[in-house]
Amino acid sequence: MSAPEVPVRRQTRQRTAVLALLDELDGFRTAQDLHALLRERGDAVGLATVYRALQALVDDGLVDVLRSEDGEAAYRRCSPVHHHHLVCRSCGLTVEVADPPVERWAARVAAEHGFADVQHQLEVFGTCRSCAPGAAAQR
Amino acid sequence: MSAPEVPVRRQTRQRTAVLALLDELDGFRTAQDLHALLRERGDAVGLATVYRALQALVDDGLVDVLRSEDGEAAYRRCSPVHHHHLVCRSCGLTVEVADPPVERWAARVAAEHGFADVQHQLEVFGTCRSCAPGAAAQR
DNA sequence: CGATCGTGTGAGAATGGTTCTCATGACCAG
DNA sequence: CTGGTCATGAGAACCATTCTCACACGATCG
Repeated sequence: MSAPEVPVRRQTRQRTAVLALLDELDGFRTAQDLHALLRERGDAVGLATVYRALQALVDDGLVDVLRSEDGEAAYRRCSPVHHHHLVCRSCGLTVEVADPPVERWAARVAAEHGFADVQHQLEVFGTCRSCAPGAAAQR
Repeated sequence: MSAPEVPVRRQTRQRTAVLALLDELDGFRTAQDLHALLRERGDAVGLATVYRALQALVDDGLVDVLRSEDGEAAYRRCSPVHHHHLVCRSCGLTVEVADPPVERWAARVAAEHGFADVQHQLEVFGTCRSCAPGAAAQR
């Protein structure tokens, strides 16, 4: 086996803009949203480039991906340590949370059933205080 | 408030075939897979109908949906009680598992952060014994 | 048993997110 | 400064899913 042969990652205006935008936001956003936001702020970037930049960031572990209920991918700047998410399904507000017990539970259950190379995925969805019905009669 | 106005659910050859097929399989399958399987077995059903039947089954709580990493939806006949899944990412084999602690944890964490109307989603992915590398030098 | 109403079906078109293509532009090492 | 390589962008291609709409069929009632 030879070198992994990973291309050099260049720093460009576009990639910088995508990461900077993600740093300002505190919730999960779709690639389409991010593209529109960049366009609004005048920092125009091609849609394909937004997708490529996000993919690179995910590969580098700087960004987390999440699939919404309709299959659309949403991205968020996250800490590199393992964690789960508490997401507001209305405004996207997200809190990173840890749950050590579930880590052990997942490993144990997987082992009991003969599963190896285990990963788990745990997300909690709810309505945050600002979006709670009653704060403003929405609908 | 009047009656929910849910249309009567008819029993047709196509819906019966979809549910019967799901009953025979023990892993998550995409709508496309199910459509192809039905076609192979001669029980031809239109693709749109497969989607509609699956949606109806999900609404009735007879089938669970899961989004694969690339956003494709996968369906499986599941028990109606709340549970999580241990899924083989190679063959799709799935085991239903329960984890009472995580239920309480999710509720507590959500409450701490002022989130209401909480749901959670927990899936464990791994490689089952039959698919383990070494059982057969695949690929 | 047979008419009737309303739901289900299917082929193909439409939708929409994501990826690919490829000619052109921009990093950055030397 | 210059070259080679990687990045960009506009649009096409892709593909899962949904929609459209004319027609078929299930259930119910007479």
